[in-house]
Amino acid sequence: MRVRIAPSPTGNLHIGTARTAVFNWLYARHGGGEFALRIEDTDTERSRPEYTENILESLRWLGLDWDIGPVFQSQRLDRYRQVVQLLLERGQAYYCFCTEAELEELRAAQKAAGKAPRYDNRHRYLTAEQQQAFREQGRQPVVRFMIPEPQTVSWVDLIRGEITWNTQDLGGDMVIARADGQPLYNLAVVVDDIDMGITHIIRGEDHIGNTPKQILLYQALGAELPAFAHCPLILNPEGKKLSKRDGATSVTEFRDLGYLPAALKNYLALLSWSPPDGEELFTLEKAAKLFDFDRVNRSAARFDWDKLNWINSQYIRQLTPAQLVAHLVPFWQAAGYATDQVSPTWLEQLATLIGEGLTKLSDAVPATRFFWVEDLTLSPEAQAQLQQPGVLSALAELSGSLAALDPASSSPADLKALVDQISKNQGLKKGVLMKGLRAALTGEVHGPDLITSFWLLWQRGFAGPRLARLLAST
RNA sequence: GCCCCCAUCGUCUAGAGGCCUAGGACACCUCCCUUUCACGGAGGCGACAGGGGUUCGAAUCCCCUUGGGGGUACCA
Repeated sequence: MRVRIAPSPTGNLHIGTARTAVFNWLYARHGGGEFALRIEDTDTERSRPEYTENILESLRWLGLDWDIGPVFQSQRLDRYRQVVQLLLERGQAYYCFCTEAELEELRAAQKAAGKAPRYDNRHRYLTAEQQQAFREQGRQPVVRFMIPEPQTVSWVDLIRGEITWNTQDLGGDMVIARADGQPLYNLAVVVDDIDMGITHIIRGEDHIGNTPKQILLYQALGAELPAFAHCPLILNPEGKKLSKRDGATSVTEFRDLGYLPAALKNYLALLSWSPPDGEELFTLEKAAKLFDFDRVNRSAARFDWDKLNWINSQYIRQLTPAQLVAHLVPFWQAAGYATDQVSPTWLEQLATLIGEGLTKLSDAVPATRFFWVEDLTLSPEAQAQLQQPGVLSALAELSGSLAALDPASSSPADLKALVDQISKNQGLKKGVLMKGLRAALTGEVHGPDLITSFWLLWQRGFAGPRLARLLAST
């Protein structure tokens, strides 16, 4: 068994293509088959090397390792020409000399008559003389593949069951090669899938309409048909096609937003597929054992950020402190935080402190700003908290006591004891003192565990000065 | 317009004629835990698109309607 994904480098790796890749990967690993990667770069106008780079990078980041390829269609042009020639010789394809303008005119007339636009096969049986006449006019012909009509083409889709197509609805004989010999999608795909020995074609539902055309090509070339599995599409939360406006469409955008590859794969696998045991959190390795098309839905799934976020947060919580730090450092550095000025231990403690509250890695940037940036701006709520009776005098005592302690030989427990002591000394309710302390130290009224935050700030040398500055300004 | 595909809570889904008073997850609401926000725990709200059949019996099978999606290229 051999499967493949065949993205075209006309953009960054799309999340929908990534999901198709996930299904292909799962099916290959499930059945002990091979997973091939092919870059469909026959459209020289729109293909870009940087997109190819992005596709490979995204697949590697996701950990969707391929066994064969990448195969580039741009390097197989001779092979396609050879096949086109063969079809021409066998009389299964022919030259069409129609101009763009003529075809447009044809379509306009059909549309005006309320008919489906289609090529009318007008050059299918041109005589040698007629062809010569067109050539003398300077016309360069494209090659069209003859679509037999009327005829019915059907296949048993692994996901949808039997699908039948009438060849009259295929739009007429299709162009398989441009005048300059450049092959077109349907031809190149079939030639490659045959040459690469692809046994199962797992792709998006948007290719259903291409399938009958491709089946006809397989038959014309005398090749054995592969199995087809057309996966439902991923729609945006409104049920429309996923677009740039939806926040993120490419895998690298999700990476930059702070999603873990394992979490993203897990979520993607869960769209239109569910494991028999109903478990929602799983590795792709485990899913591969369970994966099959009988559990793939036929209907499109909407992309749900809430669910992705939840899955991502679950994965973040499974990380060890050291792993979490490794994932967080790039985000902190990008924000300009000096991660090289603190100890690895301090970083791990910080990561542990905020880890539970993260849904995305990038959340760690705003969540830890006050640990990195010395200047503090008090929120209105924080200012109000500091106005509570007794808070400032308690903080004054705290500031004094803190100066007498040595950070190097203290623990968070010492700070906790200190806060308790001052609460008693000042006759101030602990809750009020804690809230005031949080306001003074972080500038906010909400945040991670206060004693640990206090301790980490103190270790960094931020706590004492912050309290002192606050007291001096009031 | 024409062709194809699809249709269970707001969302992702379980369900392959009786196990369904339709199960789970996310989101939302309430309570508990708690110095705050989260996390965690316990509850709650919430769906078989509509209409015809078939059958003793239908969310499950068939047909129609409606709705949604995809395609209709010298893009892939």
